[in-house]
Amino acid sequence: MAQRQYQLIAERIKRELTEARYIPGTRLPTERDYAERFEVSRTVVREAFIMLEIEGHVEVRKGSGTYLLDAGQQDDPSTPTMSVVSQEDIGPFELLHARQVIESAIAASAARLVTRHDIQALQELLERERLSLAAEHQTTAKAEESDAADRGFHLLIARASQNTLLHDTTAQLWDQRHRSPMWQRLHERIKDFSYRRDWLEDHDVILARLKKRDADGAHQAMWNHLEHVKQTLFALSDTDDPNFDGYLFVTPEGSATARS
Amino acid sequence: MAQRQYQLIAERIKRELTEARYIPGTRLPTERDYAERFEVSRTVVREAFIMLEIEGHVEVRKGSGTYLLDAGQQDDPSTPTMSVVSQEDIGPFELLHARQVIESAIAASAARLVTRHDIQALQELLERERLSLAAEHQTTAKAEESDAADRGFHLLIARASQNTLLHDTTAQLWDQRHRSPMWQRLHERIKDFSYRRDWLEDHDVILARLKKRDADGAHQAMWNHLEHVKQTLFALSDTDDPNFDGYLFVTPEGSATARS
DNA sequence: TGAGCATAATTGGTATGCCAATACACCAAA
DNA sequence: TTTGGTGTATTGGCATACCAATTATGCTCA
Repeated sequence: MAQRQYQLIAERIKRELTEARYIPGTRLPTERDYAERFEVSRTVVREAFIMLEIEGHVEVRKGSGTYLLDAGQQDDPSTPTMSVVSQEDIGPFELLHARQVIESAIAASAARLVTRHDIQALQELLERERLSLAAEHQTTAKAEESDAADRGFHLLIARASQNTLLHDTTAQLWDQRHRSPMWQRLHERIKDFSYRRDWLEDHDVILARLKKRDADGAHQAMWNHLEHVKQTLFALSDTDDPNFDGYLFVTPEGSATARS
Repeated sequence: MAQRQYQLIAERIKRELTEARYIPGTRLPTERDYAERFEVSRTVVREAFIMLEIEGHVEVRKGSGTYLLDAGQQDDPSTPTMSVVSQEDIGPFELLHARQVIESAIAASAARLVTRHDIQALQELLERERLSLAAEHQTTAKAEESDAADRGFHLLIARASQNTLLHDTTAQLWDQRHRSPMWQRLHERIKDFSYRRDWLEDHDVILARLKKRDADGAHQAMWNHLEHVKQTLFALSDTDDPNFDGYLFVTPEGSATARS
């Protein structure tokens, strides 16, 4: 089946946006301009912009114009602009470092703003996690449950910052893992739950800092926790793997640890 | 911003497809049927079906009809969802606070890893920005150029952290502004370029800290810069506006300033 | 009675005109 | 000089008409 006309026009517009290197935020030529240039009706151009709008490339404002949100460099239509998604494979160590920078800052912010309700939710989650790890028989379902609890913990920390965007950013960074084939290969090798028990201790330390409203301490504890995760993954990695991302696997001088 | 009419119609169609339990492969009612039922024009229905087509729900065949591919139940992450275009309005102050938390942490990380090339790119950008602000006649195009330079500056800082995800997160937070009608109303009131000259001084301070590889200083400088932006917007805000987001317009005790 | 063909009806695709929201320029008053 | 009001132009939104592809129907002939 021939491609829809609006799809052809949308592709041409996208290509032009990339080539002309429009700066996000600028107003694009009008629908009438494109209709004249491409020698089609405004209807076709409108339908093309519906597509670009849904894909997250543009924002359309009645009476004002059409504004570029990004330059259409991402070609994956599945990518909402808000999502932390890169086409390239982000190595697990690079991802962990980003989380170190961002989530430790969020933990500091959370330490200042945490509520009693937040503390209670965190305590309950850690208790469930503790009981789960104490169970004798470890199964795949248990591993997934543990992973979900881990995610829940980090999101509760972010929620304690009382900021929707910090929460969303944390969620996206967390979910970014599932897009990394390398991370998934590493993750499958974590079968020894002793690692998870160590991380639970890290979670306890983070919670203690939040209870004390100790911003620097929470920052430090979250950084250390993710450093432990990094070290675990490094220990499990095949550093001879050509796809090994080796991203900052040596913590740079001046890290949070050195800041204390 | 009110939701687009085609989005409302698309939602209604999707809901109907789910409730009526259409079997994939069957032909749906015609565009004219929906137009009559929803009392809108065929144009709106067509635009709604463009959306459903892009989302992968239907297939449209000229002269034949519209056929269901699935019943809109899928949560396939590869499929963009309504959330892309009906994002709740994040207040500009909440957004700025999130940026304070994240971008100051990124600035600290950048101070440790910044390269000579990063420094040079930042210096060149600030020089162009300085020349632009020195120009006599300030126009809308100049404002857009200044805004693009501002964005570029923040992205170069993030790039200096040598981490793709930190860079992407910064870009997304920046671009998030364009989704906030409230932010845009505030931003339009910034016609006095004296604010922008103040902010250029803040940028100079940040760059100085990066040059010294002063992580704490860079953190502090970025925090202060965004605090200045927050204060400017607050001064320009109509606090009697019922949509005023008032998010943390009083910086909480224990902010970065207090951390020094 | 069935196949083939012509025509009409139905359906989606596109073009055009008008409406409504926004932007901008200009002018008058303070 | 600044600010507010007004009128005009510009822009997207929507409705309607017409075009093109497909399907359905009726008629004719073998």
